[in-house]
Amino acid sequence: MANNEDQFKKVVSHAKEYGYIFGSSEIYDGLSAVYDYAQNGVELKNNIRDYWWRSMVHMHQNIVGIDAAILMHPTTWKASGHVDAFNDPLIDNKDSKKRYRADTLVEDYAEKLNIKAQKEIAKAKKRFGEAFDEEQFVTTNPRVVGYLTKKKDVLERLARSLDNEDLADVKSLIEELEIADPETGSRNWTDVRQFNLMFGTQLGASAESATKLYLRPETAQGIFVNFLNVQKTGRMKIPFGIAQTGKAFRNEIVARQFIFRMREFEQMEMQFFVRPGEEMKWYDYWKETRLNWHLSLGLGAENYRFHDHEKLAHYANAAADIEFNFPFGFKELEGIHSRTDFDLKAHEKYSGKKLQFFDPELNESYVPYVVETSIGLDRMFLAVLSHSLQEETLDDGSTRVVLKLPSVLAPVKAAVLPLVKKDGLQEIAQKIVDELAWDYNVSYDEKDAVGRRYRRQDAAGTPFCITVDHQTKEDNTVTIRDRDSMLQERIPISEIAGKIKELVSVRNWLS
RNA sequence: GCGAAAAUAGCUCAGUUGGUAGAGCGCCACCUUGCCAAGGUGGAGGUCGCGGGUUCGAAUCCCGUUUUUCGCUCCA
Repeated sequence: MANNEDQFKKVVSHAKEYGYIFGSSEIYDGLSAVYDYAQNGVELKNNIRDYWWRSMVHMHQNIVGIDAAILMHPTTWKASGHVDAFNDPLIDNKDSKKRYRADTLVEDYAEKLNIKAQKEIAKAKKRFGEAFDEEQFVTTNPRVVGYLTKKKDVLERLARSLDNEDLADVKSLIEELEIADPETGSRNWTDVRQFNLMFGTQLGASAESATKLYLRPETAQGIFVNFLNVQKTGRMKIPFGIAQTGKAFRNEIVARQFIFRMREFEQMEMQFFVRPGEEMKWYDYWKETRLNWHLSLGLGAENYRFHDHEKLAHYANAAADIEFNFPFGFKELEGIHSRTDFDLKAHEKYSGKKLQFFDPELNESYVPYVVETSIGLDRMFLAVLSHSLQEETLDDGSTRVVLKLPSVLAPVKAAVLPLVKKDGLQEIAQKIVDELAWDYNVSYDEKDAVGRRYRRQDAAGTPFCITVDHQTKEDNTVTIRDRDSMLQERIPISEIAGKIKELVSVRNWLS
């Protein structure tokens, strides 16, 4: 455990030192759980996104991509359930340190009153037998009337306070009713606080006329609301998919573990629309397909596992996570969910528009079922980075720090190094850089001894080093050194581009 | 959000019972070397996270605050 913690610290500081991740607004002490991608980080992130996009969109003839806006019509989030589900008044017990939903505490109290009333009724029923007039009893028995009236008053006051966003009154209510922590009996409560997991903002520059909007808490809804547009204009036939990458925002109560859980994060999602009844077949298909995508990067099959959800969200009838072995343990990296027709039906209801597909084979229209694959780009970035950072002991007993990024994802594909800073080697190296730059992100380094430059490139994650030496001047050959094996091969300058292509092409990695 | 720990140069860290800051690596310039880091000379870079307080004097003691890490909780 201490080792893993250590490894995680090394990943974080390496990410900064080598220009992958910086804390946001660092000169102002930073902003909690917000991070910036630096010069190498943005390249790696773009490469991961591209690797995903090409495998999902370009390699599937029945999947197309979109890029929906972050701002959406506010009703979207009512339909999706986020306005209700992401908006809770919470209260903490100062003694037990437990947190509860304040409205649930009050509702539970009201339910207890109801139970008491029902008990009275049951007792009376037993006593009076056949002659018992329940309706009359409920309206006349002082105890029952008392319980039920109080229940009604409590719930009404709760509803009124929540509607008015009067959280102080919810607290007063809890205090007046002497509601105690259900586990410990303590009545030492904090104030009630509203936790809205969605970031609010407004459309319109003047405060009076502005419309309250949310930054999207997930990208999926941008796909659902465009379902029919894409289906019609793309002449898509079920089964088909719509893919999208983009930022989403959540006011996480606890945002932690570096870029694993951020307030602003990027998702790579694909919603696959299928015939009702066929969703489990596709669910299994996508579980397997997505796992294979991960395995193609060679981070080790033992570092992945499925976690099948027992408890399902309201919209799903099957759900699994692909978990990765992060330095802090196996954690969710990607989710594959069978979302049923929940989302499209909800949007039909709220928009009044039909979101259906006419299936010529069945000769009928239906709301398609949806199988979703949703991966966190930042989490994928962290998985790749943390797994790639290694410290090796070499044969001579010395150690080297090497960032063994999959070369298809590496920010810089090759560094071109003149062996010495004279004899015209620099000019030759520069020419090679200029040529390769058309197709690859390459760098040039002439400072320090070449051995030290190799190590510097190892730590930065550059998979290949091309060295120009004195022999280059005679026969136009260079050496190309592999980061992981440290082995060198001599090849003609004219073959460098082809060699790099072979080693970093998406085709060779994916297939 | 609660509890605990931490914050000193780009990175990793020293800094004694309070006496106005150091090392290694890295970075920059020059010299030297030239195929697997750590040769020489010179140099840049820190209001010790921020704000208050105690004190003649605070990196050091106290309070607050921000950020990070760990545990709990919450969420998916």
